[in-house]
Amino acid sequence: MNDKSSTKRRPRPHHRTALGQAQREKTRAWIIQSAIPVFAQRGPDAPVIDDFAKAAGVSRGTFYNYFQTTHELLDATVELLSNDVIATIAPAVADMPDPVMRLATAARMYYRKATHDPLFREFLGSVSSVGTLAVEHVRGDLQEAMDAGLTKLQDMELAQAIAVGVMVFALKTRAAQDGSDAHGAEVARAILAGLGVTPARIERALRVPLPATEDEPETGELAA
Amino acid sequence: MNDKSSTKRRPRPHHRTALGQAQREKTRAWIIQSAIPVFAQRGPDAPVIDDFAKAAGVSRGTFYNYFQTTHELLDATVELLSNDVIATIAPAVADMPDPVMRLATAARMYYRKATHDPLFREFLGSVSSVGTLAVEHVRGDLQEAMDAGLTKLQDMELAQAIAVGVMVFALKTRAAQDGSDAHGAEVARAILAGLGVTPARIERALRVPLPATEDEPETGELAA
Amino acid sequence: MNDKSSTKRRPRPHHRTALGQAQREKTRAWIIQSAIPVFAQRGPDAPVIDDFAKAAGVSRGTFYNYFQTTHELLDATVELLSNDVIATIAPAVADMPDPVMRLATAARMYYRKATHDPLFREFLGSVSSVGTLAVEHVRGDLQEAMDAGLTKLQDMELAQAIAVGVMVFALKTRAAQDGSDAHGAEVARAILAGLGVTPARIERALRVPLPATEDEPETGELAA
Amino acid sequence: MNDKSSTKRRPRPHHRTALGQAQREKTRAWIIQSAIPVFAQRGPDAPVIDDFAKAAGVSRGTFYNYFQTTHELLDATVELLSNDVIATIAPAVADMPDPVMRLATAARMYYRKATHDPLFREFLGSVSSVGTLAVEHVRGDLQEAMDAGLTKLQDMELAQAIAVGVMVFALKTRAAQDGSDAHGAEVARAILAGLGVTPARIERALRVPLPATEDEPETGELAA
DNA sequence: AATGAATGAGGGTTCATTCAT
DNA sequence: AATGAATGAACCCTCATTCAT
Repeated sequence: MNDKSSTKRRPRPHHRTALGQAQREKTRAWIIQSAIPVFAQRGPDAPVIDDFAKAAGVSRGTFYNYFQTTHELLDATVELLSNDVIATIAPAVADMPDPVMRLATAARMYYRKATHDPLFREFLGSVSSVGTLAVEHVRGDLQEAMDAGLTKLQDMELAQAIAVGVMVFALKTRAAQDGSDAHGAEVARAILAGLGVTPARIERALRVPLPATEDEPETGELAA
Repeated sequence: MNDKSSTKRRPRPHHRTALGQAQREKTRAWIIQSAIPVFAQRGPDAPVIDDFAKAAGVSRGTFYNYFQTTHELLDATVELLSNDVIATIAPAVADMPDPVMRLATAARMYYRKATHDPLFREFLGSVSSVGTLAVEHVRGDLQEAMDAGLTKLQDMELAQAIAVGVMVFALKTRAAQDGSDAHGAEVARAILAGLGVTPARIERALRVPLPATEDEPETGELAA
Repeated sequence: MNDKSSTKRRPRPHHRTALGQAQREKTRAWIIQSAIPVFAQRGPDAPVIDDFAKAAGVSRGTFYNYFQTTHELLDATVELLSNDVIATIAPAVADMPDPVMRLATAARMYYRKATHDPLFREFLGSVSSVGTLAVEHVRGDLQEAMDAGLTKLQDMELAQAIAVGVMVFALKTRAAQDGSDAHGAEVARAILAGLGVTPARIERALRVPLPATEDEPETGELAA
Repeated sequence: MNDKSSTKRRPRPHHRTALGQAQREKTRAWIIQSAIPVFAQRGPDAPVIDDFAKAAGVSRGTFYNYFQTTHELLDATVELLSNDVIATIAPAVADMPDPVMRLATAARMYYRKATHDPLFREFLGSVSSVGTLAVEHVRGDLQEAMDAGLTKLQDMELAQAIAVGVMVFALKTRAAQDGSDAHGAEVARAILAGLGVTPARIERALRVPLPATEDEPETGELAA
């Protein structure tokens, strides 16, 4: 069918076997997983239901048993990826006392994940809403930083716009193709500077070492 | 807001009449003009050829005489709007000696136009590529500022990402609905801070008064 | 909206438009004509759009240029046939002074047409609504007969139910397969008797000779 | 047929519980009963298997254990209702010596049932075949009346057409909405007159009092 | 028996594209 | 040039039917 092997570490899993005894949840999850590369490569609007059905190896009728429209599937996919990335980042920064440090580290980790995981990066490239969703999760840190007077900016909405805007467009630059941690730090620096954090505090926050990359791909369930 | 020609919005009476030569150019321009509100309201992908033909009051066949696809029309429309906005801004900043000042003023004017002209704002909301195109025109200023050591940031691509990213997403905030000049200044401040311009220089650049708004909207005949 | 005075500014329908509309009418009429045997043979609900498109030798897209649903086409077809049959009957009875005579003759002519024209009979068999529509046109005669005390029955709705009900179901009997004028007279007799017209008056009304049948079938354009 | 059990209308709690044998028969009967309102409200063609399965509270697979198509179910439902109505009428007229009297009373009772039982009336409205089936059961009476010279009409098929046709269309009139016995008598009169029964005999036949209505609706548990 | 997930053929609908006038 | 009727491929969606549990 379509074996581009960009995503597959092994030949198409004969999921029908697994589905033999699996129930609704598994099929649903499988359709979503299979949709990620489709959205990544073709964008949020271009693919049609048949594309997703083929990608998941199910019939069109089955697709309709789970999603009414491709947009519904997109939402589910964005949610999955958001949860995925948040699950990676949130614990790593949870213990940091300084909200600026949390923001800086979260931004760098997000950048690293977005640049290292080809699927995730492509997906972000076409469906920027993931960023919007993810930024909601740093709202608390932004608020705390503002309240503590660590930012010059006091407008929460604008603060979020800066975070999302810089990150989304930075991920489209050529430098993000091979995404070094150094470039990720530059992006984080730009965001914090845009918020009006003092240079000294920014540099301190960027000195925190990133946790080691896990070896397994972050969108890992795909391989399962 | 719009003085003459409320008739121009009516597709029928119009443009196909007594023209001698340059008929072709006029029809083409008319189709583009008529397309702006369509793109603004329905986004870049949803409208179909018939929508544009109806909006312009021409037949589908005529549409094909000028554009092969809706995407081609979109490009032409973006180009028109970009030229329009640039034509407004460029002369106003041309004489400023300080590149940071030029950038600050350009950003504020862009923001003002984007928030004051409903059509333009809506259009931007659905077709963000206008921003990408417009930022090309400040590349010179960015380069000059970098070369002069006025920015901490030295990465041109990232600099453009900051400018576009912050502006695009800032225009989506609620505060941009009624777009005060004060908020526009905040957006400009965030961009410059993100580039690593010193606060003192930023404030000096923002002190420049904006040229008075022209009474007629720049996208002219199109205002609803 | 329309001021004739503006002379040439009027986009007077492109000469192609006028011709196009003539063409439109022809295609529409052709689709309806082609639909009659389809409805006749397969009933009002079974045929799908493709059946009608094929029958008319046009594409599905063309079908949609004229009708949104098969039901819309059914309505148009019923209307055409109703007008057709009414156009045959109405003038033939117009001059009769006695409403009972008009009713009797109309019923016999309707029966004759329904049984002689194979297409029309089949159509009636599957789409009984033609009868309902046709009976509207004898409402005046029914009313007049009632007012003159020529019927025992005084309930207009019930009177129409009798006329339609007896005719529709009588046309389904085996005797209607070869539809003699004698049987048609029996049907008319049953209707009038059901209305409570006296036997003597019924017999007198049935003595009127029917106009000669035209040799060509009335739904004839089909053959063209 | 109907005991207490208002619970039967709820699909879930129901019928699949403590049954020993005859389970099959009960499930089948239940599916038919549940189908009546579905046919009544949506007509004979529109509902799909899932509608009937849902109405009966069983799975689609179970439906297939009893009926292959919705049409099969329709037939079974029509048969049930026919038997039901016949079971009510037949005994009430069995002892009458005069066939005309039997016909008149049967027609009036049928009319009464059709107008009093909302479900039955709705069902008749969409599925007129019930009438056709029911009229088979008066064929004997019609024959007897003809043989005895009590009707002018001698054509059995036409006689049945009159009976069915008048009844079916009369039940669609506005007067049938609230169906008085008086209107029922008028319908019966029209039918008999249509058959050519003499007025005197008709009036005598209509003088027979109808048996008192049972308080509970004859289609029992189904009444909405 | 009963269940309901999966299937895929069938039919509905849209719309880019062509073309005769 | 401009027109718009006609086309048909592509897509959407439903639902009868099968089948493993």
